[in-house]
This record gives sequence, C-alpha cells and structure tokens, in this order.
Amino acid sequence: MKFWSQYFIPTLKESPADAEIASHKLLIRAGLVRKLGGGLYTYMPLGLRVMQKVTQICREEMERAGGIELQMPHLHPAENWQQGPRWAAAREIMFRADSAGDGKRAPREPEYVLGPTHEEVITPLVKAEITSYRDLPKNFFQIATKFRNEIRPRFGLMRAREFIMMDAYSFDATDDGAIKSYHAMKAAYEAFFRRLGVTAIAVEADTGVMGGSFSHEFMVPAEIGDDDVIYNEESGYAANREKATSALVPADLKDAAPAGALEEFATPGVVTIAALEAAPFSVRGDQQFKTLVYMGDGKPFLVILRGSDELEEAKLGSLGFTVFRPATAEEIEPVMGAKPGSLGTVKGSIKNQSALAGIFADHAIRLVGNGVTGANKDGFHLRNVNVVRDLAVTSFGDFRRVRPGEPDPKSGQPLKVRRGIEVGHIFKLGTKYSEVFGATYTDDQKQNHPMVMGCYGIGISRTVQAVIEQGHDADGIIWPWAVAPFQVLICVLDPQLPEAMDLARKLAAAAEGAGAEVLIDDRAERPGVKFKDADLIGIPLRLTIGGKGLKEGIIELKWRARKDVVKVALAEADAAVAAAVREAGAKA
RNA sequence: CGGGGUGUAGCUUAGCCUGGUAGAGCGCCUGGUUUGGGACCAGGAGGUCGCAGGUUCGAAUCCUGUCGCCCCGACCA
Repeated sequence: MKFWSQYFIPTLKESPADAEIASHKLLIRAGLVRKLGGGLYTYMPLGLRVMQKVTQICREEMERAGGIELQMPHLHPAENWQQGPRWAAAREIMFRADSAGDGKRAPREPEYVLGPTHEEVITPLVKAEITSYRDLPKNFFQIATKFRNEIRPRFGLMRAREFIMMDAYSFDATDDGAIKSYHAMKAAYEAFFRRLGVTAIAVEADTGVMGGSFSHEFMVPAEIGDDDVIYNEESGYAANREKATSALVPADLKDAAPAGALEEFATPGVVTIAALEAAPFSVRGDQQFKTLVYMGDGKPFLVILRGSDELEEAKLGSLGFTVFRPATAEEIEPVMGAKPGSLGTVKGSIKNQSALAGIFADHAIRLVGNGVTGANKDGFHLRNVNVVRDLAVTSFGDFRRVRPGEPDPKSGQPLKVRRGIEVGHIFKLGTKYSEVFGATYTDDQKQNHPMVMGCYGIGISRTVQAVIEQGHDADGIIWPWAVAPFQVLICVLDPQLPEAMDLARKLAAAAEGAGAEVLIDDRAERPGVKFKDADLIGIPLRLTIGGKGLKEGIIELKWRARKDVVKVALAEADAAVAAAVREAGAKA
C-alpha cells in the first residue's frame, strides 16, 4: 500500500494551456506525465505505474502467443540502415547521434541513429544466429523506447518523438508459416486490447515505407484520431482510408467507344478543374482527366485520375518507389511541355515521354470514357479524349481516395467513415529484409531460402492515452481495472483520528489480500479536495472512511464508473472489500 | 516545410490597440477559524514580461530578428 502524503501525485485544478484534447489534459492534470519539450514526456509515478501495467499485459500476451523477449540497442550504427532497403525514406524521421561532441566536424553522414524501429537490427542478428529450418519459426519481441522525429508531435503521448513501443519480428521458413505467425499476432493483439478494456478494431492498412504484402492496423475509435477508417458494420469491411477501396468501378464495366475525333480548344487562363467546370466550358469534374506529376526515386511519373477524384498519395506506395513526392513546376515543364493546369496524357502530346518512369491510371477514369484533358500546351485542352484510344497508360491501379457513401467492396452497401487512433500495426513483410540482409536458412533438402518475415508493433504509451480518451468523464479519468495505477483508493477524511487510519490499514490489507493495489489518501486536506482528486485520477474502487460514517458504524464503497454509493457495516467491511476486489479482478 | 496563433510568478491569465512604478485567481509559506464535493480571514514570499537588437527622455506595450510552444496543412496542376 502507498500513502498519498508520502507519494507524489501532483494534480492540477486547471488544464495547462498547451493541451487541447481531453486525454492530454487529463494526463497532465492527474499528474501522470510532465512535458520536457515538444513530444518529450516524463512519466510521473502514477503514469509509470499505468505504463508498467500495460507493458506487463502486453508481455504476457506476446509470450502466450510464442513470442520471445529480448532487448536491442537504442543506438544503431548507421551502416545497418544504409545496408537496409529503406535508408532513403527512413532517414528523414531518424535522429542522428554522432560521436563527435565538439561541434567542429563538418556535417556528414551520421555515424549512429536513434532507433525508430528495429528491422535493420534484428534481421542481421537472426542471419548470424539462425541458419537451419529446424530453428524456425521464431518470433522475437521487445518493449522499449523508440525515437522518431515526427514532423509535428501533438496531443501529448499521442504522437511523440520518444515513445514506448512493443515491437515483434517473426521469422518463418515458409509463406504459409509466416501467415500463421501473422494470425497468431493478430489474435494476441486482440487479446491484449480486450484485457486492457479498450475497444480496438483491426482494419486493413497500407504498408507504407515498411513494405510487405499485407497489413492490419488496430484502431481505437475516437474523434481526435489521426486516421480515417472506412467501414461498413454489416459486411465487416474496415480499412484505413489510405488503403480503402470501393466497388465504384463495376468489375464488368465495358470501355466506352470513342465519341468523336480528338479536338483541341483554347482555354486561356484555365488551370484548375473548377475553372473548366465553370462557364463557358462547363465540363463536369467527372468528365475531366486530371494529370499529376510525381518524382519517384528521381524520375518523373504520371498519375491520371478523374477530375472529380482526389489522389490517395499513400496508394502510390504500391508502385515500388522508395521515395516519391510531387514534382515542382520547374521539373514538370521540360518533361510535359506545358505548365501545371494544361497537362494531359494523350498519346504523342507529352514532350519527353521517354523521361517518364511510367503513366499510372486510376481505374475510375474508365468511368469517364470520353472526356477532356490538358493538351500539354499552355492555354489549350483536348476534348473527345477516349481512355482506350487516346491515353498513354503504363498500367491501371487504385490511386483515388474513397469517399463515404461509395459501395462497399464486400457487400455494395454504402461505406461510412470515422476517426480512429492507431494503437497497433501488424505487417506480413515477406522476404524484403531477409533478402537484403542475407537472412537465409537451409531446408531439409540442403537448399537455402530467405526467411519469411513479419513485423508487429503496439504503441504502448499511445495506448495509455487512448485508454484515457475512451474512458473519462467531466470529472476525470475512469481507469479500467487492468491498467489502473492502483485498483483501490481509500479516502481517509479524518486522518488525524488514529482509529480511522487503523481501519484504513486493515481494509488495505484485505484489498491487497484479494489481489488489489491500494493507495491511501491520508493527506490533511478537506474532503472536497480529496473527492475531486479521487475522481480526477480515476482509481476504479473508492472506499471512504469518515468521522460521520464511523459514528454510524459504516464505510462507503463507490465505483468510479458508477454514481451510487454503497454503505457497508464496519463488521462486514473487510469481507465486502475483498469480495468487490475479487469480482472486479475476475472480470478484468 | 508552409500558414495561423501564442510566449507576463509553479499553473491559469489581465495589461499591449492608445508607451509612463507589472495586476488578479489558483498553488505555496505563517497564524487563526473551519472540516462529507476544489473553505474563509489576516499576513507573506515569488516576475530582468521567451531571448537579442532597434525606436524613444522612457518599452510587457511600437519595430526587426531569433527561439520555444500550440493549432491547421503539408497532395490535387
């Protein structure tokens, strides 16, 4: 048991000015964290206890699923990353940690980086240690601090530069085995979030810079989330918007026949979809072709969309470029022959088509059939442009952003959208890393093969905040039993009375005997202060010992999540508290 | 990186437009009265107004720069 007067729980009446959302305000007001700088937080004693609870539950579920815990360095030699497949993309988010301390050396490549994730460390390790199919599969995990130079840290622990993460890496001999490992992790994640008492749903996700073949994110539904989840409850379809698709283009759609000869027309000053929609041209957005120019690994490539559609940039990841970005106007003109606003992909109209890495068309342009696009000549567009006859296309793909209301790819029912906090992510990686690092094994036919990998992450510190975001009211936090920093709070309203403190110790012993951790509020504060603080820090079960109750021969028992107060006779108090603790513990 | 906002005591902030001794509430310290939902009275400590320049007789206030923090965006040609 801990005594509040000797512990350290600095609560605040008012929210700090830099906190916007409820969970961030409560983290600070309840004394769980304090900020050092942007995206950097100290876990205060109470916050640390919660973090340790979540960590331990995570560890148990990972071990139950066959995970083996280890701990890798936070400081990584830059060579590991330079050898890996994503140095160019990952270095932007990595902090460098050079050994040069005098500040006199010229800027150059970093010697060390602070680890944002550990594929580049675990894969060489496994390459060195495992060479036989007999030693596979293996799944290693750690729970440790990660460093990422987020462009914009925000919302407290929600997006921090330094945060706690569980990361796991599976190595299998076969693709089937890797899929099995993947599903074992998915089940472990579900068990983990269930034990925490938070709702987290698995949604299909983009693999991003991580690469790999398929992936799920675990999302806690919350308005303040960073991600849009596209879903339909009935069919069970759920995907991150970055990945989501719809049945907008019917599978049996026939390509439109040409509607007439190509025709150039003057559009002076018209450089936007909207301007072309307006009089005198009046070409609807869904009758226009939009041509975007990107740079992929240094070479330009084109993306064609309907004028009314938006690019979902993350989907360009499927094209295989390590890094890509929108091209600048200076890069566009020499290739296309015109400035942005007059671009198109009609065969023969691109000034220097051989410079392109490809022309990638969204499926939905087939719905246009015949439409209008830029002529690659400033101030001119072309009409009667037929997708099949006229457009130069390397390949078709899914590049557009799905909108709510479009038909669900599973059932055809309208899709909905809601915000979510990404608390976990699992990837089937395949052999991307094992091939680069040479992590191979020998099978029973003496043949060598690259191991098939998966990687898995849970944002532990972010999850803590998601728990608060999901469990609070106007008065404060409402901790689920499993993650509460203490399960029982004993409010001693008159701590100067020896019999009150004796009773508190006795009840604490009873609660501890039943498996709870107990905090005793023995501060010389007025009752109102204690009750307000109790609600704020959100301990699930509160026992109140007051002079009034002692005269009556009772104590009070109150659940943080409920309004009602139960009076218990002193003679039965021990047993009642123990029973309440056991019941809550069994449910958690 | 672009845009917007903001920086005054440990916290929340007023004052800035219109330059003239820096104010309040919470918290903290002392004493007293209180004691079942953030008490009251009296007294007290605590601020080079983010930092650096500039304008001025005089700058928290006006100007320039810089740094931190917060929010939005970072793609639509």
